[in-house]
Amino acid sequence: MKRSSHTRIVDLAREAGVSAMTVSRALRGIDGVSDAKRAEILALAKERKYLPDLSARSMAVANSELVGISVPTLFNDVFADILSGMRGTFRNAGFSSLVETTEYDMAVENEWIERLLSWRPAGLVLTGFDHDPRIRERLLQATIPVVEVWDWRPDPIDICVGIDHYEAGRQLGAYVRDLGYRRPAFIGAPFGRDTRAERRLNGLCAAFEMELAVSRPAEGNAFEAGLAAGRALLSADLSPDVIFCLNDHIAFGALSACTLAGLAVPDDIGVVGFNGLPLASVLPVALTTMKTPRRDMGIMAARALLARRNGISDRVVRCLECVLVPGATTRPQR
Amino acid sequence: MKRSSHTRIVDLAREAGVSAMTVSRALRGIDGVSDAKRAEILALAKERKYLPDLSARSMAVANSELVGISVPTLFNDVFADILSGMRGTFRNAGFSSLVETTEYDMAVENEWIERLLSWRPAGLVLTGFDHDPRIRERLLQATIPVVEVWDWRPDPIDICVGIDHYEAGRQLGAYVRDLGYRRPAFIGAPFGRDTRAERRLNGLCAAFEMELAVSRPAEGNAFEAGLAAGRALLSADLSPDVIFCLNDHIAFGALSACTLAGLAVPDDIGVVGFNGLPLASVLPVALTTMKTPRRDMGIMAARALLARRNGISDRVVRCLECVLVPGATTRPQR
DNA sequence: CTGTTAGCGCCTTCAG
DNA sequence: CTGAAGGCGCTAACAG
Repeated sequence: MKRSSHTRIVDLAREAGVSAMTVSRALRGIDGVSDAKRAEILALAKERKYLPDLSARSMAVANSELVGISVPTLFNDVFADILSGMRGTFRNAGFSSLVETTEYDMAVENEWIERLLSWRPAGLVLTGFDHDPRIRERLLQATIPVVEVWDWRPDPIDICVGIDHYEAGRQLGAYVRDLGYRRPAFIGAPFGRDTRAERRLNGLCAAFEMELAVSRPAEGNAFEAGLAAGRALLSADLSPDVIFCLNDHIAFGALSACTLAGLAVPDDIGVVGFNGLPLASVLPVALTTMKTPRRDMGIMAARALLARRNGISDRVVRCLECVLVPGATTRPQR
Repeated sequence: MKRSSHTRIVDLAREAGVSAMTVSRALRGIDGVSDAKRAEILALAKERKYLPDLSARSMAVANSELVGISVPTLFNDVFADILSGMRGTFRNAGFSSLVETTEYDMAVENEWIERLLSWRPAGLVLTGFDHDPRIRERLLQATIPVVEVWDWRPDPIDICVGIDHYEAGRQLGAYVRDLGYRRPAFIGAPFGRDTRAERRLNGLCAAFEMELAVSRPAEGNAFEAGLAAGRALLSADLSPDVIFCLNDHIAFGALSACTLAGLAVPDDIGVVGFNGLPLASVLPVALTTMKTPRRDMGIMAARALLARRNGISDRVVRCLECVLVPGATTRPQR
């Protein structure tokens, strides 16, 4: 009188003439079963296509083998890279990941976190630090490890593995300033929601000791946004000598804008990206950019979470280094 | 004597002086609770930060509000688009999605499907038709809806929403052939694993009534692959007059290869992409390509799955149309 | 090495 | 409109 069509442990137990516990132990590779019985049980399980019911297991052990991961968007190789590193690590450890995209919307993230917590996950990974204060409060009290990635701050909810965006901006700015550029401009986030980009901008301002002219594309695809914003900057009467971009995709759009405006890069104007994506290598001119350690970040974040879950490690707060990539879209001035 | 720190239904019940069932009904918005009690219970639940335990619910109702989605990779806006449409639809229906990437590896997919089924999901979405025969067999017997997306065939496991890649290739080929091109070449999949691209190639061959010269980049990033494969084609002595590419990213790389080889596009050679991604619009020259209905595909796939789960609909097999995007990377010959 | 007992939190079913 | 009983499949804890 089975309700579902699935084979259960008791079914195997009955058929093998042992108790359910013995089957459970055999299946999980736990000590306390004779080799003969174990082999027999495993064979039977395979034959009957036994699949454990993970919900039932979750209930019995009061926590699941699920980790929740929230990223702003999947239309961005940055997050694809981070996810790639993270998920591989989780998968190898036997965890499945529930991925959600927030579209840079806090309300979406809130809702998702609620729902996710209902699955009693083993841990939680969030992108950045822009969370609803109430959610933050709640997570501070939670008993599961929480990792914040991509951004860096000394006071995370729990664990943090990221980069210092202000410092990355400052370093990139200093390099370009030292090339002799004097009239920098900046293309910001299409949606004005990306606070990491803002901090990079602050770093740039610090390096140049001035406020940069900023263009913020309304919205839409990154390439198109870069194109539009680039045009806007060039048609205003600021005549920038270098355009910093939120990221490499935007930089590509900006590059197109320059070309279309009849400006040669780097002869007439400089263009600078951020992230060091593979895209940069096939651009007409190799992009000056800052390479971010995305994959490693994902791997480290996942490891830190797992370690904490296993009680091995304490809180981890890591700030990773970026690598300057001097390209051909900038050159010494004068 | 609570094991976890979570508030449970019985906790609320005790505090409200009612039975657990009444709380359960109130929380789920089910008839059979007086308005007064319901309001009181809801307020209490909020105050106590009650979160349902989804594993427990899954067990009780013998299926979860989880759907599994498998895509080859996240480094591709095609799948990001499909996912975007799909997940939005699932989310609105109250489902969480467990997304996995297979990296075009069948073994990975197999393992994932096993694991996923252990969560007793409400449904399953797979990309394409290249599954392990045993898995296919197993899913055919499964009682949950299974959707195959992106590709199209008359005999799916269950539901199918995709495009006819052969036909898309044929149409694109016919258009270019009619422009007067006579020496077409093709850049294929970096990993040789993408059977959809192969069928598009077959369609191209049909349109030109000949075998196309083919270059298959070894592996790596799409842009770089396109660049390398483009170079290979140009340095061989086939002197193609048009290069068809697996997708738009590859086409961008190929475009760079042409430029670097001193060939002007479209004057000296034509380049054709596939997918109609936003990238195409900021390329130096607008790309001739075929626009695929990715987002809609995701939405329709999700809807079909949900409808089937609710017993509303029968099997759905849909073949969507692509839209030819004539660009400036090709032009009438002679 | 093996089995028994009890319970995870929720929901279905059936009785009031 | 409300409640009591029982079970989903699994595993911890405790016997033998």
